[in-house]
Amino acid sequence: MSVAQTLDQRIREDIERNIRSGAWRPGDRIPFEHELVAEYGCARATVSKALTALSRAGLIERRRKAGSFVAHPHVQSAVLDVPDIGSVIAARGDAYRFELLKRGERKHAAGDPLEAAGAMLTIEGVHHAAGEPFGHEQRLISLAMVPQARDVDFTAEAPGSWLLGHVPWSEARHRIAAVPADARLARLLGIAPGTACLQLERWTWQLGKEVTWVRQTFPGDRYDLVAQFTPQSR
Amino acid sequence: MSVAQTLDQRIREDIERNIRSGAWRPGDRIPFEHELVAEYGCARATVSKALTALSRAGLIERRRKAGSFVAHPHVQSAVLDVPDIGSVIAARGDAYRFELLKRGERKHAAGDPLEAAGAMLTIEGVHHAAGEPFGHEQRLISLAMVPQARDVDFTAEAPGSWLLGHVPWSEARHRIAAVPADARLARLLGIAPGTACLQLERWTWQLGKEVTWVRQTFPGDRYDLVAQFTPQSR
DNA sequence: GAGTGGTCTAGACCACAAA
DNA sequence: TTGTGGTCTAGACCACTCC
Repeated sequence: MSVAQTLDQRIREDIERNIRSGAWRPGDRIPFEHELVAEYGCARATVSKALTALSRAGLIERRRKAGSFVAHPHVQSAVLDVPDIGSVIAARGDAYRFELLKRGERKHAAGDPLEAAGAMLTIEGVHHAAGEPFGHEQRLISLAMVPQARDVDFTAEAPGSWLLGHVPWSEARHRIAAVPADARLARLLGIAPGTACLQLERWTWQLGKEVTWVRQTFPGDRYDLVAQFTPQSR
Repeated sequence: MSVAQTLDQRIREDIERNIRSGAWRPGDRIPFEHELVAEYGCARATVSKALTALSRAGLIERRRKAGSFVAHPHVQSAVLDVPDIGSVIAARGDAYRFELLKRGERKHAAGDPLEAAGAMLTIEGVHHAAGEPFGHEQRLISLAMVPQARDVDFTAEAPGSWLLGHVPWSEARHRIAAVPADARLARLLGIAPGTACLQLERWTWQLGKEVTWVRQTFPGDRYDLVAQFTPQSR
């Protein structure tokens, strides 16, 4: 199953799994570096590399003389999030529906936004709010990471919503741009070609491995993104 | 500035300075690891740590057998950061200029995006990259919070750059949308009316008090926003 | 084949905070 | 004072890729 992996990545993922599973709670001390060195039979620099990465990711906090501890999640800063579009629309008081346009399965191809996936599920659909098109979605799901997605009926539940409920993610990346609607998109969304649209691409990882990529496109007057944050010090 | 600095940080900053200043252009090969080892008289692991950090930050690209190269920057910046547009453009290797269109001072008015400010500085200008318009900026600065802004020459330094260097901030909020360019904006940026543009509004606070508001508008094909993040618990 | 970066080892000294 | 993490050294082997 697991392909070639560096030792520091393996240590990092082992610890990350313990934290995300809840086995290690916020505030718990994780093993000392020298204990991990003994456990993995490796050099201290290798353990330190893994812990440094976890610290930079905000999962642990390291204190001299005391050890390393599972970080208390930040309470204050509402930053970016992976939203469930259905919930957003429902919260607005509109009826929500996901229209599945295409569903397929294929091998990874050169130029795919997911880099290292084997077989992939491809999904295209349109989100509707109050009976009107709200946004378009093109998605890839790694079947190596999420084999159970093969058996899901995405006419009943939007893929984003299903993934949020069934697959944990540990890291995500957004790319946001403004694009004009091309002819096909304009027809699907019921807007004029060239209309300014907000395009959101999102890559999602679980323990360092790609889970899904999605490109969502919304007419500019129907969707805003908001982020509130504090300066980064790390 | 800080005196205590680790060697790998110093190496990293030296290289970063060479890139941002334009001394090393995108595509240029930077010194091999063994050359940097000789230059700094340190171990290869220390050089490698610095280069790994630069690679993760997207400033360089490393290729086996070939060496490390100054990355061709995507024009993108993080959603969770307050970027200095001048630095972003300089990092891309283009000449940067801020064109001040209007500057004024007035009392707070109803409907202003800054709510509780008294006297405010109003600034409008255009960011230029390589001699071409890159983005438009409309800004308000609270003179109650930043009285020294009265005496700054914003034809010499863009207001965003000056503020980042002189006024600390403790909280910021972004609102991102896609909008079509209106006639005036299209003229200022040299684009067709209706062109899809990325519009970024940012409110910045210091210790709970509003410092500045800015609305920046970029043609959609010239600017991306990127955010990388991990889940928030609850 | 040759030379690069990627990773790792088995030490070392230091700064700092906890005991 | 003690033990932890932070940084660094001087090697090593490997994988990849350019020649």
